[in-house]
Amino acid sequence: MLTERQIQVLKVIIDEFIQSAQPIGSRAIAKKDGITASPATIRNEMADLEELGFLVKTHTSSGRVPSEKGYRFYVDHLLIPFQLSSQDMGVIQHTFAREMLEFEKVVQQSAKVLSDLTSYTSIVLGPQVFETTLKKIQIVGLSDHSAVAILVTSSGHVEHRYFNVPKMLKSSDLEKLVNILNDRLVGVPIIQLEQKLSGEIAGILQEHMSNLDKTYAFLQQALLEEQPAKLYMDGKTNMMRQPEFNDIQKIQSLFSIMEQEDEIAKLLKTSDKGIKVFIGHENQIREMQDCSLITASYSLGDKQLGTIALLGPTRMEYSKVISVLNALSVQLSRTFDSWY
Amino acid sequence: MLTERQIQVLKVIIDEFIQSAQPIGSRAIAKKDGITASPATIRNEMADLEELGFLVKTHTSSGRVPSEKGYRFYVDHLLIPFQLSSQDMGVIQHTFAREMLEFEKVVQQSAKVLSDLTSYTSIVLGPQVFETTLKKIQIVGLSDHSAVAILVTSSGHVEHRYFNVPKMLKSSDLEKLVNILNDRLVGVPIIQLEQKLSGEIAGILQEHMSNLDKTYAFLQQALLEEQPAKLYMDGKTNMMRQPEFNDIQKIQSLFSIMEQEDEIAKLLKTSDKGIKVFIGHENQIREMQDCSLITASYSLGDKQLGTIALLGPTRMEYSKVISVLNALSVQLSRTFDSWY
DNA sequence: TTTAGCACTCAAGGTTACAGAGTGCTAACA
DNA sequence: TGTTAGCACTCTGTAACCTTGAGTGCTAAA
Repeated sequence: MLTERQIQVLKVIIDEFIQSAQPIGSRAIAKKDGITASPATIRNEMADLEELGFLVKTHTSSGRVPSEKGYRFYVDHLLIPFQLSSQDMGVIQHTFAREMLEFEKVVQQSAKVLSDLTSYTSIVLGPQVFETTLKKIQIVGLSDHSAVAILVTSSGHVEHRYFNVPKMLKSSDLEKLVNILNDRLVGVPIIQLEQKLSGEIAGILQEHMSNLDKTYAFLQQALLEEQPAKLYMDGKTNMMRQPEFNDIQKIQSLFSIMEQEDEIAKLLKTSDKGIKVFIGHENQIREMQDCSLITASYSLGDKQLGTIALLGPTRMEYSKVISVLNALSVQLSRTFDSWY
Repeated sequence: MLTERQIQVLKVIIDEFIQSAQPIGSRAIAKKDGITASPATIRNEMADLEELGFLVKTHTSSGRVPSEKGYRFYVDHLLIPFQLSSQDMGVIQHTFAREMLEFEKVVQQSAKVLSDLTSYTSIVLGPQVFETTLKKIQIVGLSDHSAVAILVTSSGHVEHRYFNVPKMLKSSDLEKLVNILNDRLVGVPIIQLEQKLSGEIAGILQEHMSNLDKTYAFLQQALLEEQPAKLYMDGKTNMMRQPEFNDIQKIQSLFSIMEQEDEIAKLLKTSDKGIKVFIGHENQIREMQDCSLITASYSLGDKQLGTIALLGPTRMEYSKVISVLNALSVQLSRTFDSWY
């Protein structure tokens, strides 16, 4: 569809624009290595590329700027694998060399590295518990009417939920309850907890003890309550350094949406394996339609755990960002695998 | 030191400037209720107030703007108690009416209410564990070389720390360890854990078992590791709506410092009881020297638990902010008290 | 001590002029 | 037929200039 030369011109324009954020003129392109045609010829090609929707002008006599369609073509067909500098690789290695025992810390550090290496905003969705099994459950009474249930999963995740207990309940009853739960639930995938709790276990409990009904209802409610996935973002302020966001209005609307972590989390949850690129209006969230979002996933074994992503202006260093995400995705998966 | 009329003029200027963010001229002041003097007289007073350091001009022929010294005087002597609107009170009531069982949720909601009611940025330092005692300790092995220790405090706080265990350790030994720890440590104030762990307990363990040494060292390290206090901020983007921050540079430096939560936490930790106002350069952090920070504390019984604060431009609605902080501080303390 | 009057200052906004970058089109060229 | 040089045209950004309006400081009178 596009001629060889058109592709060449398009690539030069996007590469240059990613660096300079300025519209690119025909003269500048003609000077580039690999380009033999004269400015006039380039102008003709540019007019064609504009007609095809790959380029736009900011005003009648300005140079050209890539359109979203242009970026899409660039990402799909023109991307050359980016070799991370040994310095950048060093930063990653160094970060993961420190012994870290916690998911949280690892994930948080990843967000930091991502934004540091790219100067964009990183978003990391913490590991989901879906795929793990229950390792231990413990209940600790706090007062005569409240208690906390603590769950430890096979992946080492610790969660706790508070719930009410009726005043008349004896602590020995609570102990009995914990024992039954541990007997029956250890090893059960977290995702099956709901089913087990309301089926099997409920029956057993009814046999053994009468006054536990109410407690059990509260506990069940606490355990099944959907916990929002942990979200880590880093380098938000990097966005302010991008020339496309030197407008308070834009910054504000972008930051407003970034404060709504649940929205962002929803966005990243749906991502599946591999690298995904969302350019401008391909983003569901309106406030992000001047931006591109690139997501990747990390896993434990073959189970997908979570998502890492980078948000930047549509004029993004796609090539580098994808490499960094790749490297980090591998590194994260490797780290988690080494734990088990 | 200041005449009655000077005080009157100063108050009008600050009140007006807080509303309009524009320099105030003598004519505007003369028109105000309660002011009988003519613009010329006011001008003389203003010149005096400027000489005394309470006012500044933005340029030779502009109206006057309060200086930090002016705000300080205003806060110390001119503040009239602000009556929260019943609507605002309603928002607070309503937020706390919903049953909440967790410190985290309550504290997070508080941050939200604070920023919603004031249109500034709220900062809430989560409850510190210093004053609480240990209620329960539990250790769960995760793999053959790692485990997680879970602590529950008397205030219902749950914390967990990961640590290494030598491979040769039997799980029965771990159990023994937990039992000893629970026997000896339950009821001990968290703040005394360090002492107990390295003194008394270390001795007992040495008697009972030999191969626990290494595990114990790791556990001790994990437990004593200083956990950063949880910090909740809300309404950061409110700052962008303030006219004094319609400059990307300023916004950026402010947001950069707000991302450094450890710095902020350090700042709030030092606060003691009652409301404290830090105006402009009274703030330790350079990037905040265009801002004022107002802090208050909340408590459980007579033990101070944490800090709530509001960050805004020096041109802040001091009166309202202080009322809101007061109301919330009371509400928070009341909520926590009701739990125990 | 207060006030009216007046000259003076400064910021902000609008207008004009101009240079620079870049385009599209035409006509000549290979 | 594709490529290129030349040229008129368009638009942006910046600087210089002017005008307006708000506000001051000072002086002299009340």
